[in-house]
Amino acid sequence: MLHDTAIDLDQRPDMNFHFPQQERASETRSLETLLQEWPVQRRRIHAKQYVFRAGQPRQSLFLVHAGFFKTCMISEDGREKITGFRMRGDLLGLDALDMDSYTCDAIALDTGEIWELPYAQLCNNLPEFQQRITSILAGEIRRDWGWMLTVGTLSAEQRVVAFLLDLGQRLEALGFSARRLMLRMTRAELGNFLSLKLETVTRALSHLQSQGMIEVAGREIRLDDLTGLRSMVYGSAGRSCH
Amino acid sequence: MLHDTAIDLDQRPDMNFHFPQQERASETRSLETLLQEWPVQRRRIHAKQYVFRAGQPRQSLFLVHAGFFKTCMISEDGREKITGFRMRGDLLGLDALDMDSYTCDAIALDTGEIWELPYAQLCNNLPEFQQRITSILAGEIRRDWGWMLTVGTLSAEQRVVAFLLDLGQRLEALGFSARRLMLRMTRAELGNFLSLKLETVTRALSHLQSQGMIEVAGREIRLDDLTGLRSMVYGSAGRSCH
DNA sequence: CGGCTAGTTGAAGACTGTCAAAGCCTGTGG
DNA sequence: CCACAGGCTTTGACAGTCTTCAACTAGCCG
Repeated sequence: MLHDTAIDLDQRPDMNFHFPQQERASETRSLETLLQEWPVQRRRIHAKQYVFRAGQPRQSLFLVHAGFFKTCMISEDGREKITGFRMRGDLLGLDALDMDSYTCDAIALDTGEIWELPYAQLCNNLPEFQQRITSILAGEIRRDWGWMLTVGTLSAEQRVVAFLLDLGQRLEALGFSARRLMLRMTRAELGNFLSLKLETVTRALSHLQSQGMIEVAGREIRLDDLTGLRSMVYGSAGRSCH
Repeated sequence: MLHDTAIDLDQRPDMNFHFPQQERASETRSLETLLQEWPVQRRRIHAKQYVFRAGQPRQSLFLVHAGFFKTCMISEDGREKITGFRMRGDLLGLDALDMDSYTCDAIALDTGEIWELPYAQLCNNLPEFQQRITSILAGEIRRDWGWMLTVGTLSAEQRVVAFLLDLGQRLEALGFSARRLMLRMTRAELGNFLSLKLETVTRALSHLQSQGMIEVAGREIRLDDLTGLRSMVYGSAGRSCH
C-alpha cells in the first residue's frame, strides 16, 4: 500500500506531523489546539457508515481526525451529488450550522475517527471559535467555487488531473507524499464528484498512464510527471470549453 | 418591461415589501434591521462597473440594496466562471471574509445600489452580527451545492428550467412576480453559470417556447406552465445523466 | 466455487459544442 | 431622422466529447 490515512490509528496516536504554511492547515491546528482543553467526544467510524444523514436533527459539528469521508446531497428525485471528500482536519456538517437538521449525508469511505464538537457550547465559551468557523466557511465557499470552475471549464481528462493534483496537495499538507495517492473512493464516486461517468474516469486514468504521466494500479496512483500534469490544467492547453 | 429590480430607486425610496417566510428573506430583514442604527455607506453602481476585483485589498462586505450583480472567478489561464447572480439582500465578498484581498470579481449587470458594511466593526459591536454571517455563509454553501447538483446531473434544458424557476422564486421573495422574469444577464453569462454554451441556452429557451411552457422575448421571459416546468426538473423526466 | 462488487475496454449513439451566417436592438453620429 | 457600428441573439450544419450499453476481467468473501 502506498500510504494510509486511516488505519492504525492507535499505532500512531498523535499524527501531528509538520503542518505546512497552508491556510487550511493552520486553521486546523488552531482548531485542534483550541479543542485540547475541551472534552470532545471521539467516535470511531467504519467504511460505509454514516456520520449523519440529511434530515436528521443536527446536534454537532464533526471534525475529521482520521479516515476519509464523502459528503453528498440527494435530490428528491434521487439524483446524487458528492459535494466533497473530507479528510483529517476537515469539518462535517458546516452546511447546516444554521439549520436544525443536517442537509447532506456524511459517509465514511474507510475506517476513521471523528471528534464531535458541541458547536453552541464552543461558540459561547471560546471567543475565537466563531471567528474560526467563519474563516472555515469562507474557505469552503472558495473551494466549492474552485471546483465549479474546474468542472465547468475543463475537459474530462483535465478534471481528473486537477483532482489528482488537489488530492496530492492535500495529502502533502497532512505529511504524506503528494505523488503516491491511495484513492479511497470508487471510480463512480470520483466521477460523480467531477460530473463524469465512471467509464470516463477510467479512460482518463488509462490514457494518462499510457502517456507516462501517472501509474495506475487500481486505487493506487502514482504521479510521475507532476510538471506535465500541472501544465495540463494550468497551462493554456486543453479544449477551450468556455 | 415586465419588471424592474434596479431603476427608479428614488421613486421607490423604501422597497421594504412583504418578506415571505423564506430563510434568506428573514435573514435579510434582520440584516437590514440591524443596520438601521449604523451609518452604512451607500454606493451607486452602474452596469458593467466592478464593486471589487479579485486581488484588491478587502475592506468591507457589501449588501446589495438594488440592482443585479454577478460574482465570478477567473483562473490564471483565463478560464472564467460565474459563481452566482446576486440581488437585493445578497452579500458580496463573503468568500473573502478571512482574507485580506478579495478572491472574486463582483460586477454590476445594471444600475444598482450597494451598502458598504464595515465587517470588523459590526462584528465587535453587534453580537448578533457574526452569528448572522455564519448563517448566511452556511446558506451560501448549501446554495452552491444545490447548483453543483443541478449542473452535474441535469441536461442542458433542465438546467435552464431550474435556473428560471430559481430566479422566479427569488424574485417572488422580493415581492415581484415569479412568472415574469427580466433577465439581467446575457445568454453567455447564463450559459457560463450553468456550464453551457450560449447557443445551447438559446436553443433550450427556443425549445421550451415551442412547447408552450415559456414565452421568450429577448431577455423578458414569461413562465406559462409552472407545473410543467417543475416536473421537468423535479419529476423523473429527463435523461438519466448520473 | 459462485456470487458480488469494482474496474477495464470497445463500439455506437446522443447531447452539446463549434463554426458560421444572419437578424435584431441600441446608441451614436452624421 | 436615418445610417451604421457593435453587441447580443437566433438558427443551422457539422463535429466531437462524453455517455450509454455491453462484455469481460479481477479481486473478495461467504
